[in-house]
This record gives sequence, C-alpha cells and structure tokens, in this order.
Amino acid sequence: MSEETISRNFIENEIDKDLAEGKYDTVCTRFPPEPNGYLHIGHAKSILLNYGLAKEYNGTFHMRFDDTNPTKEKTEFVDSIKEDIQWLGADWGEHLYFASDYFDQMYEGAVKLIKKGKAYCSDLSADEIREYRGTLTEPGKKDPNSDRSIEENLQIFSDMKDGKYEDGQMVLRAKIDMASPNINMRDPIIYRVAHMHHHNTGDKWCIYPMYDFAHPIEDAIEGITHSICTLEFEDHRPLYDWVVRELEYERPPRQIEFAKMYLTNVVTGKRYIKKLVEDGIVDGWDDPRLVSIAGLRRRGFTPESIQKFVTLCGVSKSQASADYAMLEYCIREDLKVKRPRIFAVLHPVKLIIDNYPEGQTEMLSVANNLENESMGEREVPFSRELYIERDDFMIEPPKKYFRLFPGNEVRLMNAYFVTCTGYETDSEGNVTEIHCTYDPETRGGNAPDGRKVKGTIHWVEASTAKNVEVRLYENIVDEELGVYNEDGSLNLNPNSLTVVKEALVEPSVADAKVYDSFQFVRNGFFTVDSRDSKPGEPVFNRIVSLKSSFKLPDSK
RNA sequence: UGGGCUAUCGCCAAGCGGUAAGGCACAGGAUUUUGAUUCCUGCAUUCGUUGGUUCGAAUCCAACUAGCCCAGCCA
Repeated sequence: MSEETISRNFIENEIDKDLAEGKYDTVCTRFPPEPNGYLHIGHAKSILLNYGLAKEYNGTFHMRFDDTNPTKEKTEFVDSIKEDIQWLGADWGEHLYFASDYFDQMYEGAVKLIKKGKAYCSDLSADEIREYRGTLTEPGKKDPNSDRSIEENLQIFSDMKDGKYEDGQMVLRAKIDMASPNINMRDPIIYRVAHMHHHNTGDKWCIYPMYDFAHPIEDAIEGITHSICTLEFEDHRPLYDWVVRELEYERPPRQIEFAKMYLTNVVTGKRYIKKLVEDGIVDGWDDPRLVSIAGLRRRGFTPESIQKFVTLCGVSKSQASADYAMLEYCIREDLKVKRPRIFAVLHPVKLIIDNYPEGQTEMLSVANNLENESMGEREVPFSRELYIERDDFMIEPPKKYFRLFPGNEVRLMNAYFVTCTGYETDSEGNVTEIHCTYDPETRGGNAPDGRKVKGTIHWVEASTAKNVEVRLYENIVDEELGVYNEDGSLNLNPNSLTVVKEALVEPSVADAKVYDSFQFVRNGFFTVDSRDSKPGEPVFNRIVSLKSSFKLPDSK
C-alpha cells in the first residue's frame, strides 16, 4: 500500500500533462470488457490500472460492458465478470453501464455522419469488401456505393434498421480514405446487419455498431477522459479520433495504449485453455491450474496479492512477460502476516516417544502466525505417538543435515526437545517407526539450561490427526503438457497436472474432507478450501510441510 | 518490399543531455521455535548495432538490426 519506490508510469505522466494543460479538469476511466468469456490475470492489470488511476486522481471509474456484438455475448459472462472485478476490489459504485444502452445515440451518430456526407451504405459482399480494401502494401479501391446521395443513404440506413435487409446484405461505412496506409481508415464498416437476439436489448435492433464506431461514442457519452486500452488498438486511434471529431463531441476522450502483460510458466493461450476445458482436463474456467481470475481465487490468491503484483509489474509499452515467481512472491508477502500456519504432514512416519506417559494427552499452545502475533494462539493436542514428515528423518544423514537422525536432538515445534534413540524397518528396509525420548523440561520448545538444537520439525498427534485429501496443483507448463504438434495442437498429459495426496492435519482445522487447491510456496504451501468457503472469502490455512530448500550436498 | 509500435541486468522497470533507481530471481553472510521469515551484502563501466552532434548522450540526429501489431460485416 505504501510503495513509494514505485515510480510513476507513462500514463500518469500523460494525465499530469493533460491536467496541467487544462485539457481536462477531472479524470474518468473505464474497464470495458466484452462479455464473451472469463477474465484472466491479464485483465486484472487493465482493471486495476484503470481503477487505480481514477482513484489516484480523485476521479471516476466506470464499469462498462462492451456488448455490441450479440453473436458472441452471454449473460453468464457478465455475471462472472462483475463478480471477478468486485473480488479484485475495483469498485464502480453507481457507474455500471452497457454499450447497448447507447444504441439509440449511436444510431443518431451514424445518421449525423450520413448527413455530413461522411458515411454511406454499401451492398458489397464481405468478399468484395475485403478485395476492395487492398492489402498491407497496396491501396484499396473506391467502393462504387460511395457516391450515393445523402437522401438515398438515409433511406437505406433506415431500411437496414427496419429489417429490410438480410444479414450481410448491407453495411454502413465511414467515408475516409481508401488509400490510407492505415487499413483501419479505408472506409471502415461502422454498422452491420445481424438479426439476432441481444442479451440486453432483445429484438429491438437488427443492426449493430462496430467496435471502432461504438467505442469512442461510449467513452464520449460517459465523459471518459482517458480511454486506456492495449497496444493492438494503437492503429485504431486515428479512427477513434476521427469519430469523436466528426460527431463533434466537446472535450473528447483520449485513447492511450499500454502493453499487455503475459506470465511465464503458465498456459495463457485462450485456444489451449479452451481445449483443456472442453476436453475435461481441467474443471472449467475456474480451475485452479488456470490463471483466470476465478482460477487464481480458487488457487488461493487474495485480491491484495494480485493488486500488489500488478503494481510491481508496472505499465509500459514494451512487450513483456512477468516471471511467475513474481506472482508467488506477492501471495507470500500477503499471506505471511494474514493467515494462520497449521501443521500438516504429507508423507507421514510414526514417531514414538518412549519415555512419555502412555495414555496421556496434553494441550499445547501454538502461535497462529509467527509473523503476526495479533492473530493469537490455538491449542494443539500432544501425546506419546505422533506423525512427522518422512523427510525429517534420515538413518544416515549427509553433512549439514540437522533434522532427526539416530542420536540427534531436535525440537518438535512448540512442544519438546526429543532425541532419536532408534527406528524400525520393514522387510524392505523402509522406516516404519522412529523412537525417541523427550526432555520434560523443554515444554513449549525452550530448554531452561539454554542448550540449542539446530533442527525444528513439525508434527501432528497420531490419534487425533484428521485425514484429508489434498490436491497439489501444479502450473500447467507447456513442456509438461507435451509437445506441440505440427498442426499447432497440443499433446496433453493430464497426469502431470495434479498430485492427489492424503495429508494428516491438526484436528482443529480439518473441517473439510477435501482441500481443493494447494499451492507450493517456498518450504510450505497454502490452500483455500473452496468448497466450504463463501465465494470471495477464501479460508486460508498456511501449512508448513515441505523443506524443499534443503539440498543434499551431493546435489550440487 | 505499406503503416504503427517497441528495444535499459535472467524477468519486470525507472531514467527525458550531466555521468545507470527499485522490485523479482539468484549468490554470499547474520539472526531464527520449521533450511521459512527478518536482516545485511553482492549482482549492467553499460543502455539492440554502427556512426554523428556535444565539454558531456541510455537520453538529440542518422542509418541499420531484431521483436510485436494491422488486410473480421470480432473486440
């Protein structure tokens, strides 16, 4: 929240300039998704950027659905998008809009253009339009329809609206410059016929405006000052400016473009995600292995962690892909002071304290969070038989291994010092149980005589531990999935995506049978129990379990 | 071989003519009731390349080079 080291981005500089020059006296931004899919981490950047800018300049943030193409849009998506944006913390207040609410004004705008001789109706087929448009290196040719009279254009356009034309039979084009080196300016289509039910306007319209025409109008109507979008729209800016100029809006909005953010180590291609969803390899768009906002939520990310990530990434115009490690850093930072750490054992082996009274159980208090004392303590049972992590014991330890091995003393976290006295194995040599003795004087984990141990390990009490199923999700990384085929499809290897395990956890926290999304974080991992928690309120348990950062000396 | 945009450490990213911020990652060291955290320390004589202007350039100019985007009646 108070990162003063973050420097101002280029958009802020532009806004400062506009404000200083008196171009605008307030700031109004918007996030305008088309409701045709789920939001992902890339959208989060745009949402938080627009929202953050509005907040920073004491301006207004609008939420607007850019629903000008009913062939692709669904109500299902407007609901999920709203939920995701709210969860992310971008508050649009009263400012929720639909582009489709402006269809009347857009129609009027089109009529105005026709009257100014700046637009005409064309009956060229889609193929012909493409042909007349020319190519990247050759100019386009004049549309034979472009000389039609204003009156005739007005009549045809009205007929288009009244349903007298079939889909694809007639379009309205802006009259700009068929020879422009910018293809977007070669008499772009601004209205097309589509006899289709619209999720918002129903059957009122059978003609719909194109993005390039609609978007600047939407922005202008709402009084948007800075229309921030991604780089691929840079070529559209001249057209954006043309529309607001020809329609004579006062204080027209200004479009500013920034680079999208990609993430390393995850599958971001919509195409592949779609395949994963369709093939049932992942649960759906909110599968924890995907980087959709909903997926990240199930994965255990907090809104704050994503906000931090977006802030850390910055904004620029150079094509960038952030390291996944940066995202992990953000969630670690957020969680370590906010969520309790509980004990869980993933690969259990029994530890028996031979000199601890049989049948006795005592309750020990354990801090919920080492970094944040205000989170209080909880009581955890302790007795003669415990489970510890297999990795925390070795028969023949390598150098610098300071966990449990025969003869060594370690601390059972928050409990007692124990010294390993022996172990038993099965016929194949696998350790089945470990024996030790404890020092009653070290209750709570401190030795009155001041002696130190180098190792501290976690544990769960054997008779009360709850067995839960955990799914350790891994990122879907391309090379793990397999290889790309020549036709561009992917060979999928679903087995590499999830590891399902049983874990033994403290009795106090095991309310759910299945922990749905786990994620490695340094030497521990965290989870959200998505089944029992309310949407938007993940229940975290930070669990300490793996000591992944210990490398055997040989492994170098 | 049309137009637009971008190029600063492995990954982000400041810098806007006065002599390379910061974060992630990584590597050392100290502290530590989880080999975590925390805390120090290190990490671009160099800014895509080559020339030029200047007392002085990552910043200005020129020419190259590389990458991204554009030929939907998608957004």
